[in-house]
Amino acid sequence: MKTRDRILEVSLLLFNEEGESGLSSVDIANALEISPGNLYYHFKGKDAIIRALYDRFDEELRVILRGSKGGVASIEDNWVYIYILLEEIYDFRFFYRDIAGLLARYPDLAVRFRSLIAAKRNNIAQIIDDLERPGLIRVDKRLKSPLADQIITTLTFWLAGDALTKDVHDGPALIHKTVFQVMCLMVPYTGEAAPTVLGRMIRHFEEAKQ
Amino acid sequence: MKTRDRILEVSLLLFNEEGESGLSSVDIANALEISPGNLYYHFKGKDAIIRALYDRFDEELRVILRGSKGGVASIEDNWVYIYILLEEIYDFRFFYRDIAGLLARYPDLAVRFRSLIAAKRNNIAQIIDDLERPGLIRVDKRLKSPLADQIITTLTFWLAGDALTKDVHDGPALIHKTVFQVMCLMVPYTGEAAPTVLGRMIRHFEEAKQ
DNA sequence: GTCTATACGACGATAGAC
DNA sequence: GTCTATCGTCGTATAGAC
Repeated sequence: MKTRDRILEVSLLLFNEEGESGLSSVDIANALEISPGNLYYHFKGKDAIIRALYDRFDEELRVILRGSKGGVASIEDNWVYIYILLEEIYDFRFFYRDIAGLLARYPDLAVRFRSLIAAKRNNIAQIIDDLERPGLIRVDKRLKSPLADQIITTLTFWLAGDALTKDVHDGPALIHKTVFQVMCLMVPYTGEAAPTVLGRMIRHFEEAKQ
Repeated sequence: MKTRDRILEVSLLLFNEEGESGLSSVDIANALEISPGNLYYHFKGKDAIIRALYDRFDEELRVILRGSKGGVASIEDNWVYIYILLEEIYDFRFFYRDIAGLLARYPDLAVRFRSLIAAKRNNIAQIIDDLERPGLIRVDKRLKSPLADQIITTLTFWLAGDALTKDVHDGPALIHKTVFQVMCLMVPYTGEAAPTVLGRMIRHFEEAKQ
């Protein structure tokens, strides 16, 4: 069982580093210093590796989503939660760098990925409600759905967007920036507290940069 | 010069319909009912076709961006402008379905694409200022940059996001939805007028659906 | 300008020896 | 489990005839 795990580990590293589409099964075998034949003994091609990696990601993310139930009772809790979410995604970031291409190549993953995003969206909608009940935010009923969509868009395309504007990637620092970005979407709905909340956010993220 | 134009036309159609990555130069030749050799006589491979298509897109979009200078003096103007922008993008939508993958395959396009997005962002930032001067919106100074980023994200990934959540695509109806989505980002900053503006927006987009 | 034919390389996949 | 060797497929690219 040792080689099997090494394959997964190194593949994840490689995919995150150089992207999935540019790598062939032979490349992966080379990086592991094993033969292509051996690789095929453990996984029937690159597909199987990717599916195995997705299994792990899907499982871990759903644990996080379940964990949020009732656990977000303040704006600060919301920060922390978004952090946890983004860190998990970052660990499997190759899935998000080129989602469209990936799902086109692996249609069976598309079904599962969609279901996962739907779960994420429910989650966000739930949190919006949870924050509104004690009056921490106040959102026009008609804007709730667009707001949830907007947050999902950000949570889905932060990595792709970063890759698009810059040549060198920010690395983990991008996580801070994205949490800030998501929180900025909520700020206008905190009413009179907005300037205060924003000030606190900015201070926090300035510190995080160092 | 006839065949050359037909190649571009049919390629654009095909790319928009079925995506770029799945199509080979032979596929394109087949669709045109010409031989691969003939295709290569006009364009040195799929790359050259894509570059030629990008030339057209880049040029047309920059014309639109230039046209907005000083032309956005009300929230309604802003609608219209976003419409024009999205319609242009829709005509070349294959560029946006899988941007990351595409730019990885054609690094020279990446440079130009980034420059185009930067121009778009300047444009949006300008419009935010233009709307703020007569008091149509009021945005906390610290939120301006995140707001512009957010709008750019939406304008960049609306197509990818749609492809992600659904199996069948909305087609042009998605344009309406996305304009609405962008306008929702501005609404919280219209102050007391927000409920009115939102009401007007919703009415408008309900009509557009039919 | 357009065709047919073909060479070349990359990648996925498997068979069989150790 | 791991290796070497090999085959088939597919996409790119060019040569040469019409």
